[in-house]
Amino acid sequence: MDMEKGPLERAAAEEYASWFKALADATRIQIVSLLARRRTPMSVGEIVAASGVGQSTVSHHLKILADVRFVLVERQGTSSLYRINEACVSCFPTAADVVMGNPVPAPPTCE
Amino acid sequence: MDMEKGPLERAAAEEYASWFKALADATRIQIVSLLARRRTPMSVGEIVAASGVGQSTVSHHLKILADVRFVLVERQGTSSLYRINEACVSCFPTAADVVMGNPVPAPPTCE
DNA sequence: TTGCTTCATCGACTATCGTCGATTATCGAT
DNA sequence: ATCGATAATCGACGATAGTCGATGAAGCAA
Repeated sequence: MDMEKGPLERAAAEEYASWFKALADATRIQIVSLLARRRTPMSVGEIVAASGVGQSTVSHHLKILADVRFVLVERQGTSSLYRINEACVSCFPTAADVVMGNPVPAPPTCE
Repeated sequence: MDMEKGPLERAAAEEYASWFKALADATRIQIVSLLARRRTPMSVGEIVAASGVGQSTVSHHLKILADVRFVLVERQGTSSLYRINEACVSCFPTAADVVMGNPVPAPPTCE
């Protein structure tokens, strides 16, 4: 394998970036930390009430977080219950992973 | 202290986000990993040659990384030598930090 | 069925971001 | 002082992303 020349392959760099992009927004950070505080799943309405942004905006961010498997959804009746994905939290790449050229964790791509 | 109601304070969320934003771009990931591979400082010209994007673009990204203290600069003659900041790499927040509401590391704000 | 509630999706607007080419500033050497 | 090399800054462009209001879709109850 050619790992001597140049930087990371572009593809690997993009995959890494897609991880960090998921947490590169203040609203998403709030949503994630909110879901973590309440250990129990939350409906979209609850998240909207607690986060102070519009319902469509929350839905949008939840979709982004769900695409990366950072949160998990479970439809219950007329409402969607979201909870954070502990497994995804622990496999989230660190800066050291990037710097050491470790293989990129899988979840973001397995959408 | 009020840590029961609502999500993270907006300010803390923004500081967290500013960390992740720094690595939320494939080109910056490449630059960082490139600087880490070569243990020795690199000039902008070398980084340009290895990263395949324009000189002004590289300079722009280096500035972003330097603002967050992720890389350190040292002017030497007519060229600027960049190297990664190991200290900043190790204090880079993890997803677990966000989820557990840990205090945001300092460097990004100390610009 | 008709309503009501909850959420996802759509369309539009704005702001931010990444990229480039060109210009400017700084340093060294002649 | 002038020239050449290196890198930072500027201005502009296109693309992406965050937000909102409005609309649409799915479920439940009457």
